[in-house]
Amino acid sequence: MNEKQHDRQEFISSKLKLMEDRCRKSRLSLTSQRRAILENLSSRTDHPTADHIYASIQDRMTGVSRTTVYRVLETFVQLRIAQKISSPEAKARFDADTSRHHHASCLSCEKVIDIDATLLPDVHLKKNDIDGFEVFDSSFVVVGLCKECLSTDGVARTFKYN
Amino acid sequence: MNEKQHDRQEFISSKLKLMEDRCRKSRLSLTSQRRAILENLSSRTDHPTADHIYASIQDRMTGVSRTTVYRVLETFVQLRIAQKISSPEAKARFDADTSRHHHASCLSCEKVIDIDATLLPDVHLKKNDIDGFEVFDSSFVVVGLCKECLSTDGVARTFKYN
DNA sequence: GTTAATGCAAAGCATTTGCACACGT
DNA sequence: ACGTGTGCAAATGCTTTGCATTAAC
Repeated sequence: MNEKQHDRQEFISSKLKLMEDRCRKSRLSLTSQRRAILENLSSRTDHPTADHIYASIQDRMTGVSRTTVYRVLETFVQLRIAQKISSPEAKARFDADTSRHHHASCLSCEKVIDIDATLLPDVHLKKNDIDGFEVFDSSFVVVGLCKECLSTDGVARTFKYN
Repeated sequence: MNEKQHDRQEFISSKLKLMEDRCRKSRLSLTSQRRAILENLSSRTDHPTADHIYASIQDRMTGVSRTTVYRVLETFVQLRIAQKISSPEAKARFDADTSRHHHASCLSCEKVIDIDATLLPDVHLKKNDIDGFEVFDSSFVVVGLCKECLSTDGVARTFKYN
């Protein structure tokens, strides 16, 4: 196992531990479905939709329904184990990485890629900066075209300035 | 008419002019529906969904269908007269203000409010910062709770840390 | 045993598409 | 006239809900 894979394993198991703590604290059951969904989400870096997770879990474990995936993800967001990320498409995407970082969405293939937090300035908003708004999280969202889509002429042209 | 209202009128008519130019350049028809939708969108600062606009237009002008609202808004985005804004909900929101500024989304009432561009540092991403990604636009997305929802105890509690 | 979670099927929104008719140029 | 845009109705996609069953504590 190389270093990256090892780090990922570490991340997954720390996430599972975190979930167990938070669930116990809130008196929520530790179900096999919750474990399977969190394990799947934290093993990926592609910011899946609920349906992506559903599809990917079906391969390994039958008996997790689509409904449960939606409900469990919502629970994770409430427990702050995962986050819903902002993107211009009309679809919810999830990320097990709740640390501060940013995202770039491709307008053509809808891929969402991570942007390292250190590439952008650290921003601190105070409550009165935005009319009494209480900030839970803030991040940069970049929209544009990814390398792969840019190299596909036809697709890119559709999105160029008219 | 006070100064703010006057500025808004100015904004609306400059938007309409811009649309006429862009449509002529791209050989698109100047229909009454396009004018009505753009007029509605640019008169508001609440970042409406397609359906908000549909509902609001129905009051003043019958005979604009929901389908047309969706289609016309998509055209405006392509012509860069309006933008789709990023938010954590699974719904598309539109903004006639295509100048650089940022947004704060309330997790409780789903309101989206503007954040002045000058409150946050100006960020310049170069193509190679994000693995060949071509940036069309980038902005900060802040999520949290707005002043009004914070003052409603029950609602706010749901979103507090467990 | 009690409370909470899941699965199913159905409903509910948000959005898109195909096709015939109407409108802008 | 010609091509594009619109309206309708139906389809599709994403997400939520009600209720009976099952699993966790």
